[in-house]
Amino acid sequence: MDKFLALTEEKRLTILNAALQCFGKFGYEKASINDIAVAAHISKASVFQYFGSKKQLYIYLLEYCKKIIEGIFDKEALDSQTDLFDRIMTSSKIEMESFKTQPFILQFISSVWEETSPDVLDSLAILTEETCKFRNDMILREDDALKFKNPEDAGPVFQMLLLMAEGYAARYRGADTFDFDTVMDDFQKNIAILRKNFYKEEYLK
Amino acid sequence: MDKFLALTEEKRLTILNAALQCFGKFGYEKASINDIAVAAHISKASVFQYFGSKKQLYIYLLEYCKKIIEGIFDKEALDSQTDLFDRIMTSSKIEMESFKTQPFILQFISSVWEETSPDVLDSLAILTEETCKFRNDMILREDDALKFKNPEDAGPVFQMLLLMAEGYAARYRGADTFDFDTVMDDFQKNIAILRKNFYKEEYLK
DNA sequence: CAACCGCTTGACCGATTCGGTTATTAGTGC
DNA sequence: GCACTAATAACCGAATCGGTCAAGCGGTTG
Repeated sequence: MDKFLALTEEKRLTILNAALQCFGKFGYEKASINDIAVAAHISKASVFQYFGSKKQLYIYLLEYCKKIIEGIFDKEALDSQTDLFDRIMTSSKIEMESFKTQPFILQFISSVWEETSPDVLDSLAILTEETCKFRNDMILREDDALKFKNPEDAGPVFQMLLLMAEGYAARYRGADTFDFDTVMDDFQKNIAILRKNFYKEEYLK
Repeated sequence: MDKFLALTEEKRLTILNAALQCFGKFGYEKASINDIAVAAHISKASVFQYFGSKKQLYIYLLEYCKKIIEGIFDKEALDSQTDLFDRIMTSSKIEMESFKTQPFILQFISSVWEETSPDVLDSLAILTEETCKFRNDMILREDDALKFKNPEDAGPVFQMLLLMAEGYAARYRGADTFDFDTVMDDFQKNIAILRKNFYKEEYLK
């Protein structure tokens, strides 16, 4: 484990991304250490040198992702953002930003929710618990609805935005190239259109 | 192959669903015949009895899905539907309906787009071509935009709906239970809300 | 009851791949 | 040239891979 931490950051990121990608794509059992070694351009033996065993590597990734989520969660105080659409936009930007350096982290996190291998079943909570906490703080608040022409539309619109975010994630899952800025621009425009059509006049601009 | 067609429809569907699920979940190379046999509650030898080889089974599935898509495409004349939202709702209903008897067909179809195994690479076009045709007929038309308060919003709203559909698909991918009617109800409500807020008064009702 | 038939499958094939180990190499500081 | 370390080629037994085959089973026909 300390062997791994002694590597340069570039090499560490390469290895982590390879592992996140393989586990995210294939799941725990179907992803082999050889897959990961090839993707990371290192030898299979090195993977064992760094992490000890397949299970230990997987758990390391769970804890690694947990820390990442904690990091982006603390960094930005979403509470201070008063407007619903601003809050969604900000949190999406944060997620996308982390996606830039860790292209496969989202895929890995979502794969964890579908993981069924008994080998690691007990350990999954390390990450699932944290992602739950994160999502719970991104909730719709009471006074958000008051800005809507029809306040009862607030909930559904919020759900639609969450769905769209999942749609984006699904669309670019597995794609090897991905233009973050274009997607965020697209998302921002969609949010602007929704806001313009759903908010009362007095809350526009 | 004729051996397979001689089975009861129930057994055939069980086997097809098992194969669609495994290939959809793991991809061609990582899905083993044993996985499929276990999921279908038959022996591994039977799978070879029915389909000859792994590759032949995979190609059979590609052609099977192609036929399914052709079927639901011919059955419903989307052209006659004049309203954008109605068209989207109808095609979604059709897709969902096929999803009821073939729970894993959507997952399989989307997995085909990510398939990279050289063994079947040449054969993928069987299905990808057909799905392209299907999607091309579900396009936004010129006069759809005229119904919008801001006609330039029509394109983005259409894209948002496609994104949401992908979001639904992603959300329930891998889930073993799935309440179709609830999801369709949800989707229908979202469409109604969007229509109400984006259409000119004169086009409501 | 016996002989036959066709479907299903347990047992098996050689080859490959699995997670994991070890001995050798390649690289670096002195 | 030498000692030390980090990376890997080669290897391990076990498991699994795609694929084969003959034994076993439930019907049907005499």
